[in-house]
Amino acid sequence: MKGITRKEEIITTAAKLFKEKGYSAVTMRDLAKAMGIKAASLYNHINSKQDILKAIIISLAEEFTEGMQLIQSSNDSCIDKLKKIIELHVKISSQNIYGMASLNNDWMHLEEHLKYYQQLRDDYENDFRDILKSGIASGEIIDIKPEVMLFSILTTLRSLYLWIPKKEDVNLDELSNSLSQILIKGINI
Amino acid sequence: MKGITRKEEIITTAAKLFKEKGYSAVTMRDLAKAMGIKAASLYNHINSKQDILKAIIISLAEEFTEGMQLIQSSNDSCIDKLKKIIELHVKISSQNIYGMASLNNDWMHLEEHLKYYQQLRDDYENDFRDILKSGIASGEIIDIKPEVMLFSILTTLRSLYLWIPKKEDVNLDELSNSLSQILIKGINI
DNA sequence: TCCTTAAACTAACACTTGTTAGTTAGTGTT
DNA sequence: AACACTAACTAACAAGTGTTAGTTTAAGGA
Repeated sequence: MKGITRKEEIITTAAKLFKEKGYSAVTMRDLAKAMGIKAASLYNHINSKQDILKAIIISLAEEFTEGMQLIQSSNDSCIDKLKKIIELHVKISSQNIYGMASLNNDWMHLEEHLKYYQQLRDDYENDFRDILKSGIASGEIIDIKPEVMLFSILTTLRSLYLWIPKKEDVNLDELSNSLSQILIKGINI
Repeated sequence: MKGITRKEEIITTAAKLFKEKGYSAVTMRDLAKAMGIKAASLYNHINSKQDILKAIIISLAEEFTEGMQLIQSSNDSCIDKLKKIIELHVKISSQNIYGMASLNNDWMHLEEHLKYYQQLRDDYENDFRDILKSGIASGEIIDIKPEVMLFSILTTLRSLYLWIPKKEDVNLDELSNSLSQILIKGINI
């Protein structure tokens, strides 16, 4: 009736715990206690611990993939594409603070779906790199090794989940703008 | 005779495994197998699994603290201090690729030494923030929320351990310079 | 040769892990 | 009244967990 199933509640709670201790350190009994039930009862709603991790990570990874495809196929300039990527990360991260922790730190425990995840991530990085390269080619972006730029920007964006909750005034548009300015124009006067 | 004790070998091997799977997912039997011995034999050299983690993380954290204190007490301009911080991270990260993974991802499992670690980290971030703030005050650095700048730069530097091993031509001076340019002057033309 | 030390071993312990089986209680539907 | 569904429960299992105790083996110094 509430539109949120018990299964979704469990997955959300699990993501919260995973963020604090990591997938491996969270036991099904920890999760059950956080839900106020016994460990065995979890299995009325989910198939396995592994399945919870998959549900958290894969849906997020696919969300990023879809966002990147939209940006890539637009007619924006490279700098504008970059700004849209920053907005994409701010949006998804702020809506999935806990899930982003698993995406960043626990993907290696995706046993069956590991390859698929890695494919999505590699594709995403390649698309990102291509945008930077064509920006360099067109003279929009400074001609430094695109690998270092990619690393610097993407790492910052991937860690947003750690910092967004610390800001009391979470004005997301303002955060996107500040980030765009800092990542693109630097901090020099 | 070799200058490297068996204990140090174990800690180095552990750090390597911790980087790939995380502290909690690595068992003493995994570690023993990687060393070519039985799990019980590890205890001739180390006191506990926990102690291995502490040895990895605390020494690294203290290295950063010492580096920051040197930079802080110098007479350099804020931008030059920033460049030195970047060099500090590149140097320590390249020399401790595996340990940096634990420092970043497994610090929450430092049971007894958790508070001490958190103190070191908080102090480091405060010193870093102060440098940015005085750079803003003196007009060296653009007047955007220092919190977002700190986040962006520090996150990039903390993740260096993930990217340095991917570069075949690990010219560390060149990497420091590229990073300084990107982080300080941005990527815009 | 005797003693010490480093570094491995086997065997076992108490506890924790994810998971399954079978059951029960409440709620709504036919 | 009979049924099905949801969601909890107790009890248990097989495997794996960190760790301890006690023993063995090889090398070097006295």
